[in-house]
Amino acid sequence: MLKITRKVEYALIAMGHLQQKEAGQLVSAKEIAEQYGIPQELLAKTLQKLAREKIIQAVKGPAGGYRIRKDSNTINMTRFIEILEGPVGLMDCYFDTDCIQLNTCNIRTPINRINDSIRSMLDQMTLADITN
Amino acid sequence: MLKITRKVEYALIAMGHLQQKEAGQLVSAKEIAEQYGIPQELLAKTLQKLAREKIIQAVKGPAGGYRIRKDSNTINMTRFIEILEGPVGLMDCYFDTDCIQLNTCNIRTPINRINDSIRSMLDQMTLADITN
DNA sequence: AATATATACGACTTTTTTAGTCGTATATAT
DNA sequence: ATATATACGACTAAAAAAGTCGTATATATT
Repeated sequence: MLKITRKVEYALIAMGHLQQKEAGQLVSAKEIAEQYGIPQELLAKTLQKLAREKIIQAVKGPAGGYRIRKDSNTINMTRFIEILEGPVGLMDCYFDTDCIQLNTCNIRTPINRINDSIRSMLDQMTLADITN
Repeated sequence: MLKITRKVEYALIAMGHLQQKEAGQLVSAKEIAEQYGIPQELLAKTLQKLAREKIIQAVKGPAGGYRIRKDSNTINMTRFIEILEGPVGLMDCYFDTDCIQLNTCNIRTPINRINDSIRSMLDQMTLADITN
């Protein structure tokens, strides 16, 4: 609970790694997976998602791999997390409105306040803050 | 992910309910469970944990139940959550130090910073803020 | 004293979510 | 051609969360 998933964890490690490389330099999923002891397939799928969302750039073929983009640093953590694991919220009712309770629920409003706090915290945090 | 569990959700609903009752008034787990459509057994176990930690007071026997304590309001959310679902942290390495990566891990420090932010947010939040 | 009702609590099962794997397709440098 | 890399859906395994059950204990009521 209140945990981030391995996908995000692996993605952050990879981003940190990519950011240390010189601009434009390609690194393969395999290389990163080996270096940090991460399951390669899983990391690959994760990086593919990021590439699809233009967070990083993918290059196919031998000597291919992934590289950082100019604006990769400026993405905020809410976006980053939500690309990989969907909506960030303490409870589903933050997004789903079809909850049987709703009427009787007496904690909806305050829970949403906490949600907003966490989200705005993650909103203000960029990838650069994490992988510096 | 980044979710609180049902246990906490149910507990918060129950606390909100208890707080609306007059001081000293007992309410049974059954009553709360029925009113909010919550599985009774599960709520009961949850309230038992809170009682064990002196967050609320339990009274056995017919016409028994749970009641709020004088200082129930002042408990902070970190404590409340951790009573019910254990350590609050984005990643286990915040508590566990036996991680194979550790040496190679390049995101430990920044992740811990986020952790601290979330924890301190929850530290500063009392039950009264939630169940007002 | 017997009964009914409530908490206490460990063991268990089911369900859901997360983690990880596999097969196949596509692009491309050599 | 071949080898190597990404792309991606389908599948399986493992872990966590949700929920259930059985039994014990306390106690108010009859």
